[in-house]
Amino acid sequence: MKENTGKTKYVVLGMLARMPQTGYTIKKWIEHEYSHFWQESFGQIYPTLKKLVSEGLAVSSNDTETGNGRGQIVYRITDAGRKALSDWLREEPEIEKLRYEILLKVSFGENTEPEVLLGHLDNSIKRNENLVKEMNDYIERFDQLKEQGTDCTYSQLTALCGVYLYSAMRDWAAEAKKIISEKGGNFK
Amino acid sequence: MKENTGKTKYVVLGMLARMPQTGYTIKKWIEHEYSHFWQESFGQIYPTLKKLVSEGLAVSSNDTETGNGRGQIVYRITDAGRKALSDWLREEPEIEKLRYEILLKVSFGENTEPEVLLGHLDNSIKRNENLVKEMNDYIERFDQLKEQGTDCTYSQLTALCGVYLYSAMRDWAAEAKKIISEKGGNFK
DNA sequence: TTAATGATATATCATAATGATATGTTTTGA
DNA sequence: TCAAAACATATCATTATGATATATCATTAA
Repeated sequence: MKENTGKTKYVVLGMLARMPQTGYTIKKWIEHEYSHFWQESFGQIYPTLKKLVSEGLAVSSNDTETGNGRGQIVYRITDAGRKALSDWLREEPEIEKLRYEILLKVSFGENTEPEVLLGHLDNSIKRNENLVKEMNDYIERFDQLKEQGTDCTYSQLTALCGVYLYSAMRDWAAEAKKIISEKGGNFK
Repeated sequence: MKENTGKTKYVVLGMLARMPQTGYTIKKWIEHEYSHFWQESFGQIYPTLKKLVSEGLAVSSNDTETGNGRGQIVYRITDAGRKALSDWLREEPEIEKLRYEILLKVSFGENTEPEVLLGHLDNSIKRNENLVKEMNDYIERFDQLKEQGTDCTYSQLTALCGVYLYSAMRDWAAEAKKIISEKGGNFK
């Protein structure tokens, strides 16, 4: 009764739907454009590509065809692959399982000094503030592309989600600092 | 040059710092009180407990001592365990790696109909709205406990983070729906 | 009384995912 | 020209998940 894990397959299909490419470029794309909400490792991508070919969802064209002497393997999505991707997109997304180490540390707060938590929260505020800026830069760049006729609404929406989530995290950290500091009077 | 993964060890130590308990109750605690920002499986917890004992960070007291005939093994944190937990709490939390399937699906939006995404976003709004309510209930309950003299500021702070993050996700989904709907005119 | 059910409890395994490392080629730029 | 960076694939140990197996104890309804 195996469960519905193993999204790597669909992530890779989604990448191949954009354009035919190698495992290496898929990894780079995910690293540069998706890292804020998804990550994949080579150790998953390469076996997955082979599996996609064996399932008829992608085809591989090797060296001799590409004329590139670097041993690269270019993968291309098939119609069956597009169908599989489309079917998966219709499925209700699974509830995300988050692992926020900072929340773990806050919840274990009684085992350390308040100052330790305040330090972590300070760093969190700074980092999230920078991330909000980064996300806003992305949005602006997408606006420019839009003016030039390239539609990238969907990518822009993911950056917008980043603005919302990172702002929320920044604001929470600031609020948490306040609450811990005020509580501070009770310590000693 | 192995990296700093393997937080299970510290999560388990954090649980044992509260009170001596079995692997089973540790799992239940995490499931009920931490599931919004952390999760652990039996497959990790039981081997970790054994490892903690072998490292002198916990001790196990078995059946004969507890007088409970159920074969349960109660673990207790040692001073060295408290030290290890405290040292870990001081370390800067790692940058969290999130996997938001809904963002993946939005970013692959060109491979399906806008209605599919609107449906997913609708469900996300509802679910996050419910989660915000749930988190606010937690906060209220903690307030009541506080009035009764039990300090649970740190647990309450993690629930507050839930309010911030789930509200942000709900608001983003609503905004995304609007943007996709407006864009709708361009399709076909 | 007893049978079923659900909670307690530990253990293990296949699968998934990560992060590191090994190996080699091509491109770039000082 | 030669070193470093980028391109490219592959594999492995470790970490994590989710499922399943096994068994006991507590509750409750027939």
